[in-house]
Amino acid sequence: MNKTKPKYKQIIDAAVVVISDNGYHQAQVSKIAKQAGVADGTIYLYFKNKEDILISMFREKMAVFSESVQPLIEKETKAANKLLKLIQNHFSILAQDPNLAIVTQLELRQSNKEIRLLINEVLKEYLKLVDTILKDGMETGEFAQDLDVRLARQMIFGTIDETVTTWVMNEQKYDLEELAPKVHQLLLKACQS
Amino acid sequence: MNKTKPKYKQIIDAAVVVISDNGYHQAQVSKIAKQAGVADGTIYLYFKNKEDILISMFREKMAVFSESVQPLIEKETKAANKLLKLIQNHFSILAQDPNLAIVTQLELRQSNKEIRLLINEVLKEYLKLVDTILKDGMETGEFAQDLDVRLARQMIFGTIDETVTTWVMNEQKYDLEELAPKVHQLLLKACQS
Amino acid sequence: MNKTKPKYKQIIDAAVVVISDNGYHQAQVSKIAKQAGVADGTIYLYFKNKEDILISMFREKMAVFSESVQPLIEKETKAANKLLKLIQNHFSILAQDPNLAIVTQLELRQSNKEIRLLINEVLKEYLKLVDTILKDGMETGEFAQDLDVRLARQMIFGTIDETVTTWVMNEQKYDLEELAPKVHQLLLKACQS
Amino acid sequence: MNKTKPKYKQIIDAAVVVISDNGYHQAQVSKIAKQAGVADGTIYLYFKNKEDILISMFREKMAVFSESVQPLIEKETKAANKLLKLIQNHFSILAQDPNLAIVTQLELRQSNKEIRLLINEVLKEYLKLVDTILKDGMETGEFAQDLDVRLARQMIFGTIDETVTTWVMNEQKYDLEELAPKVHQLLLKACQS
DNA sequence: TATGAATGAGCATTCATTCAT
DNA sequence: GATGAATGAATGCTCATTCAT
Repeated sequence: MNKTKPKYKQIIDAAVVVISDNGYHQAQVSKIAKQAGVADGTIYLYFKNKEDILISMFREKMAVFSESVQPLIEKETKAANKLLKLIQNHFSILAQDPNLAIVTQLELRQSNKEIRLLINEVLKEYLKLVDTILKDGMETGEFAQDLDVRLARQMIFGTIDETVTTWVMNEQKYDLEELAPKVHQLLLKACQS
Repeated sequence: MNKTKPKYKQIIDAAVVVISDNGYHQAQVSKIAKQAGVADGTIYLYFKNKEDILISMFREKMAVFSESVQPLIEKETKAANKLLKLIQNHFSILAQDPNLAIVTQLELRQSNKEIRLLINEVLKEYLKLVDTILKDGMETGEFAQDLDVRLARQMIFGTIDETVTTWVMNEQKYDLEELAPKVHQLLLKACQS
Repeated sequence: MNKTKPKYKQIIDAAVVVISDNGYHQAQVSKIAKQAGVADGTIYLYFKNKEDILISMFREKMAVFSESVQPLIEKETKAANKLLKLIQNHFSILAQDPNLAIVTQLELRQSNKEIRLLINEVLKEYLKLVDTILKDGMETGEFAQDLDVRLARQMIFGTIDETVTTWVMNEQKYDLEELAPKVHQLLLKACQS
Repeated sequence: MNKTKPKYKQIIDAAVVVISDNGYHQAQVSKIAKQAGVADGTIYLYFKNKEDILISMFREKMAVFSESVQPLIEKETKAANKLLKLIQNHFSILAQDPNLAIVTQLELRQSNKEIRLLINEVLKEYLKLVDTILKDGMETGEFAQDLDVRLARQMIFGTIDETVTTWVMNEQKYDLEELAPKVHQLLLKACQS
């Protein structure tokens, strides 16, 4: 329990740990409170309800993906390199936080449709980044002129997501980050003209 | 209720309808029993527990994917065409059964980790088909010699899955089947040498 | 636990005992179930929710008041005697069931406004009987021609209710039934011309 | 918020408004504090607990009934007129303060048995006034010599209370004060010899 | 085989009260 | 005196599963 952290941060971090350790359906509010070192009632001073904890958690963590990759992308001029950075960054964040990986790839998907729809809203910001890279590449001629951006985005995100999920399901026993160049190469070939 | 159908088939079909209509978390055993036209207790003469209904349902339906695509693939000689047939078949089955699409892409994913791990076991059979196509293509020189089969398979399945999920989330309001050629083209480029 | 009684009767009787013994706010569903000799869940096979138990209880018990007094009233020709019978019957039922008296006069009044409004609906049937007696008396000339039926009814019910409540609050330590003639005499004088 | 008022008065008035507006069960201490313009904790500098607020509120308001009716009664020589003044005063106070009427007739009755027993203690002072009027009337020969004072008092209070409650339940949509003479006439006839 | 009444474990949330500042 | 953030006990209801018939 880190007393210097604001409570809402403490609670979100506690939720990641508890969900990762116990699974989505065994992550009771009281467990999260205990892990966060606060009383059950305190949770409700910072979150509207349990659902709100999950959405907030996803929002906070997803922001990390977007915010950390943004400067990396800006440094690159070639769309191909931007795409590589995005993949590397995505794999890197999850590889460095095994609990988060479990939560996002396995546990949070058990939430009900309403939560998942809200999560998708949060995701959209990240997917816009992918779209930007694709459009950049098409403008510079790196990527095929007739590329269907929506389909290509679905391919890129679907591939990244499937790769990470498989890795998590295999108990993270191989190195995810070193797959990045190969995944990148595959996706790049699909996009190039 | 078709009296000629064996009860376990009746129950599985009832489960698809009930889950699709009510959502995973509102698909109580009693609802499934009612829809199947049997008593609650009867369910337990054919299935070990509720989980068993879901796994069996997935196994039955997944078998349709594998069995229907098998002859189509055998007719084709080129790996590229085999891949096209697989994508077309996949999209076609789901486009023709909106309930099934909702259940496999949205509802069943809310099941707990244990069920999803079992579902993944069932999926493996289907993924082996993809592997076969990839290896065929590599042998004939259609596909890159250094293709990482596991990654390519994750890309192919991830892309197909993401495409279908997006289509279901958009309430199936555009034509999924006509996306097949474009998705095929993207994936093909990624695999080709 | 009387196995011959239908369960819903068992549960209602259990509710009267539990509320009387523990008070309205300490009458948990689990206590009622235990007292009725059934599982918690069984309650919900017979009642929609806790509120429904209370309303049903009141309806059942109020029906006893109306149904038991009806034949007594019909036997009498004079309105004055009808009124006496109603008061005697009212006091008699409550005097013979101390638990019921506590529940109706003290505990059930702690229920929320919604329940109390529903209870009032049930009461209306009983109050109609009072109105009938009053109108009878006015027709036969026993009662004043200018009697305001609504006010007279409020006086009669208000007096009966206050008398019973005071008796319950004094822990039922004097004889309620022997007050009937005196209460009757008071109310009669107010109604007579 | 009137800064000149002592805080405990502020809090009691806030309680009346909050209970009237939100209902007994939605009248949280924090809402009362907010309405009174003080912090939650401040409540506990002036009241032992929430129950104490309610009792104090009832005591304060009940005192108004007794104190306002006392001089009116003293002016009258005839017991009949004293009774009329008491009824008129009772109706008048509640008709002029709709919030108070709601709180005393509907909301406060949802409080638990303990609170209601304490409230009854407070009421006794007021009921003694009724007793005094009755005894006066008996001494002067206005009222029947064999009048049972306790029963007559219960009739008077029961009738007044039921009349007001019915009026509040009917959303105060008719004129309560103009009912006073008729209620008076009814009760008078019951008491007269 | 088939039934369906009965079971009972499990959990998010509220709110009166406290106490360090 | 005044504050308000933090506390933590307490409970109605659902639904997968059983088992006597």
